[in-house]
Amino acid sequence: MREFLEIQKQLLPDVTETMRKRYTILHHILVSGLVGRRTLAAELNTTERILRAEVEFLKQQGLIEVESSGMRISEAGRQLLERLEPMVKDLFGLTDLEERIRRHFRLKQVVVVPGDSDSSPLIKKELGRAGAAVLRKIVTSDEVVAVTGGSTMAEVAHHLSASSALKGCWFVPARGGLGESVDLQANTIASNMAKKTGARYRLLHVPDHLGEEAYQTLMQEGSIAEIVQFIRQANIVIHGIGEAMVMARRRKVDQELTSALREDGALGEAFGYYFDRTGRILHKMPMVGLRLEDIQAMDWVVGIAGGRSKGEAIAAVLNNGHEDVLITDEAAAEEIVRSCGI
Amino acid sequence: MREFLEIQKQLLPDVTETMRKRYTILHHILVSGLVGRRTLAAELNTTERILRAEVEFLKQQGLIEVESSGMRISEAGRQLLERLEPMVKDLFGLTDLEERIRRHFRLKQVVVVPGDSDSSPLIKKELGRAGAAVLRKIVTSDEVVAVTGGSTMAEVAHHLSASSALKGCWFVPARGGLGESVDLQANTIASNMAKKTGARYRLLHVPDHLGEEAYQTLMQEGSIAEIVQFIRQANIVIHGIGEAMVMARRRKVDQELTSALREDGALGEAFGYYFDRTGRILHKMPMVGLRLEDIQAMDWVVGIAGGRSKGEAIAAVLNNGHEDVLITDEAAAEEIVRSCGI
DNA sequence: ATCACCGGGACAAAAAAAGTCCAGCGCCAT
DNA sequence: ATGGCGCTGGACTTTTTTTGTCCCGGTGAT
Repeated sequence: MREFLEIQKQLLPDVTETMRKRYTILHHILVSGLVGRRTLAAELNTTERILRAEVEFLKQQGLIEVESSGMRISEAGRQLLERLEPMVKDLFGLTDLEERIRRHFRLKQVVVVPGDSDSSPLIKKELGRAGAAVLRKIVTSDEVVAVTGGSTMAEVAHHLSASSALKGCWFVPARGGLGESVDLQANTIASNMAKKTGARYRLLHVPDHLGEEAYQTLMQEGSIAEIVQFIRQANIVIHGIGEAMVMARRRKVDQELTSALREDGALGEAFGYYFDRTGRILHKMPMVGLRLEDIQAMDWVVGIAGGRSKGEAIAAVLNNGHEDVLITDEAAAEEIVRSCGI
Repeated sequence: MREFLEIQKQLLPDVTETMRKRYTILHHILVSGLVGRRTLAAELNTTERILRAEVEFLKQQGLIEVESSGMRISEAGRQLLERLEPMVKDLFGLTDLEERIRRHFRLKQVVVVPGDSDSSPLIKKELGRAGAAVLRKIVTSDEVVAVTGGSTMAEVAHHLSASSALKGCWFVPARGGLGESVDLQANTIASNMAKKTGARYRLLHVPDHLGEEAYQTLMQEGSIAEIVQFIRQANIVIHGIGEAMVMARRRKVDQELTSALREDGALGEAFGYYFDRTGRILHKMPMVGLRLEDIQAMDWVVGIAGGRSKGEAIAAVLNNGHEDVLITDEAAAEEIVRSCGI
């Protein structure tokens, strides 16, 4: 059943939305007893005309009865609701999570895929698929798309495919840094995405762990400065989100800083910035590329991460307020809702 | 799962159709390997533009990859088909049955509800719901709708509800005859339908088992002749279908005729006519009302019956060739397909 | 080199959905 | 009894989406 819903969503993505709408209307009519079109439209805050179309449909299906005094649910409608009730959670659970998270953090879009990336690698693949779909949708024409590294981003790359919309754009790494295994570096992922989609790419080869001095020197260097400039044209960034302490360890951050982060309550990490639970920035890694102000100015900041263990980290990053789209999985979404008391 | 599909069909009736269409396209692409838009459109006999919209959708979903040399299935698409395969039967089994029966008997529409009316009274209710929905759809304006008796027709009546389209029409019994229990008589059902929908009705009170002489006398009688004339204006008839021998027994047909019917291989019965497996008429009950030629001339002859035991009876009636719409259940549909070797 | 077939851009025509307004009806409180 | 209110459903316009149609430039087999 669950699996069927998944498949159906791929073949008819807005079926859930429509079912939810009709279910909501029907349910409202049930609890209202007898209710008028305008009243109902106001309650569901939709327009009268749209509701009218729905009502006509429901009447056609014999699920409601409509008299001159208003409309009420029919016996068939009541039975349908009763039979649907146990499935509602499966059906709308995720939509519901999506909507709550979207509202709370004022995002443009939230996608929640079912499952827990921590428990099964299949779910991470599903995250990748969802990420690729979102990317396909938001990229309009020749734009610059900045990406970060990480295993989830690698999955996104894997699920991209040739597409005319994406063909004209550029993939670039959001920030320098070669710390991770080469498959998961931002550079690798940007180039993979470009190869998959037939787009172009530019890379930024800058080592991690630069001292301040070396950093300045590097930025003076023409070719680096030029590409950093190019990267800052990006209007779309799609990035992973990590757990602060896990990332610190993986990046071999020194003992002192690690302790400081821990004490300050660092939870989330994204493109080299560390956030506490309120979204405050605790530390930024010295890396060239996009700065937070560049990111804040963008139209499409897409965060993607899943797994129950990452829930709080994601919430921390979201609380900073620069994100526009979140793609996550059910377990992480539940954790976000729980930890923020949404 | 099965139940969910049922409910979903009520809330989004054309979801199955769309899924089927997309599944078919995807499947065709899979087996074709690399195929062009126009070729594919021809294979699926749809227009190029429509296929194009679908292809664009599938591309958007990342289920196919499209290059300038044609389109092929993507990895995600292949996986989707693989996961969908075991559900296809559930999903399309009924649609498939509907389509096969519709073609074989050249009907306008076939509706198959899942289950077997013989085994559960719920299925008969479902048949009633489907019948009511069909009726709502085909009745346009002030028309005369002729109905017959029977428990299934009673269910149809039960599922009708007030509706502006139906309000202007008349319900009449298709033929006279009071043989059955009063709840299941055509007269009762016509009046119930009228009450449910806010329509008007006229009844025909004529006893069964009329001798030829009495029959002629009755027809001379002004009021009867007038109403029979009225009934013959009907352009829509919705009727049950019975098993010949069961009906003969219920109607207390005399021993001689019963034997004759049995020997001639009577299988189906509808509005007082008995049919053998080829659709030939073996006998007609002497009843006033619609004649077969009236029925043949109508635009909408809707037969409704379910239960595995009725399969052959339904096939017999369909073979006569006067039907336009069939509403049945899964078990009967399977039986029809089996017995006619469709 | 040729040719048949490919995707996709462009645009008009047609159809569907949505916005808007209001007539007519029944109910309810006065 | 009656006036006001909220109801549905019809009518019409505007907007959006879908569909039909044509064609261009590219690709790959021959």
